[in-house]
Amino acid sequence: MRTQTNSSENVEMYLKTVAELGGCAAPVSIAKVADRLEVTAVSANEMMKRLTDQGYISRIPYKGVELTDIGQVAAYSVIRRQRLWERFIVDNLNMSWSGAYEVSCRLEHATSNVLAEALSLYLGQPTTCPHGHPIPTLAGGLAPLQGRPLSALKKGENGRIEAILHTTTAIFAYFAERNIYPQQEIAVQEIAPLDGPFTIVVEGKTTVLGQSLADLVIII
Amino acid sequence: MRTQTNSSENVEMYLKTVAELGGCAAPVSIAKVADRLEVTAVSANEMMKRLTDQGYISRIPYKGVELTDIGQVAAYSVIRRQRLWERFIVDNLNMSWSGAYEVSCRLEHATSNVLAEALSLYLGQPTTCPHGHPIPTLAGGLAPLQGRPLSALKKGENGRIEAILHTTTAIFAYFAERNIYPQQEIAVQEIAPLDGPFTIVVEGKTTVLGQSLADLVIII
DNA sequence: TTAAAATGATAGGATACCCTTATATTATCA
DNA sequence: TGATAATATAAGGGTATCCTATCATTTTAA
Repeated sequence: MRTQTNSSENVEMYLKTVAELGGCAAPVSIAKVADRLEVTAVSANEMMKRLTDQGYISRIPYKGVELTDIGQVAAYSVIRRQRLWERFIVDNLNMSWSGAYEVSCRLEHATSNVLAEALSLYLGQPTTCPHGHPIPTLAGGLAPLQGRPLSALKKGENGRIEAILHTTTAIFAYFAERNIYPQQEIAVQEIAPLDGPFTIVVEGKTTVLGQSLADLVIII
Repeated sequence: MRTQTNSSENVEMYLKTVAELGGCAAPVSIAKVADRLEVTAVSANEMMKRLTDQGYISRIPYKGVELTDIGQVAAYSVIRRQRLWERFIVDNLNMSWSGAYEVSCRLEHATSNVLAEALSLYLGQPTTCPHGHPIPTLAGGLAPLQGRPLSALKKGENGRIEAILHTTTAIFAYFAERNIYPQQEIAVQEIAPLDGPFTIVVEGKTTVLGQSLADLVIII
């Protein structure tokens, strides 16, 4: 009955998550992966064992997991498919920018490489997703994200939003309501002491962002 | 981890198949469903038991299964999602007409109703899929397919192809190579005795189709 | 350096699918 | 009507994924 040509949906979700958490460069804690996927640490550990057996990741006990070469290829393929769908959902279907990640997250697993390439062509071979992240190339390359978090800016500095890091639909919506999304010009008006809230201005709108939200906004 | 709002992929496949085999109007043999889904009769029986418990179908032992009202709503929803994707795949992505069913069959399960409606709007609210079948409406209606099979035509008759009934990608491709797809004008040149092969002409191309292939082509 | 926190491993279950083999029941047709 | 074909059920397994609970090990931080 299955016509599955890629790995299973679950395997893809784990690989993508490891990649998103930086598992191409440095070990990622299994607990973080579990957290993000909303499963228990035990479940994540079991899966990591399976993924290790299948050669997708290498584990360094008590340190975390890293993607192997084939793991990275698989993960980038998933990310490419997702980000292409995000573009379509936002640019063509005019669906909400905040919900695009969630919607595309279902489609990505149902997308063959042939379909992904047809979609890419249709979209004009975009290079970034609506949240500002680079789309991995067909060849498997992924341009690093430029810029630094808003939380690293000083009072009076300004810049352009390059990307919004991965978060929940609710928080994406919170950003969207305040005009905080890629390509917007932003200025830091005030920073409370002790990394306290950042008062910023975007399109004339003043917003106060806490430290953890400010970490999610990448400025260039 | 699951963000599943619809029924599971498998449940959707079973419901869709029952509907495609006519389960909205008359009992459909479980063996036929099993055959189409390429599972054993035992597996299909087990699933039918589950679907009955969940209120999607009613079974008449040794006769077959029929969709209940909620089963029909669910099935038509799946079919709508699939046919909308088929349109996109063929019309926008320029992917092959023959493979569209298979490709869309994966996407349909990853598509929420909200996404389906955005897609429908984007496509200009199409009413038929590329194989000529009506797309169920949002309200759950499904216009019956008009016409009669090519196999019912007499020598010398002609008509327009309305639809191609469900078949494999390979057979869809066989039809496509011979210009046999919806909206084409067709003329029956010769019918061999005993329901024997049908010699037809489409766009100046002469083709000989056996009885079972001729059954799949709906003429109006 | 030791206690707390984080991490990993093991055992025991659950569910939703799938399978084969065997047996029982019903339908159909000669 | 009786044999064959179709259908249904039962028994026994398999896999992938999830869970809780417990215990063991390692890291980290006071």
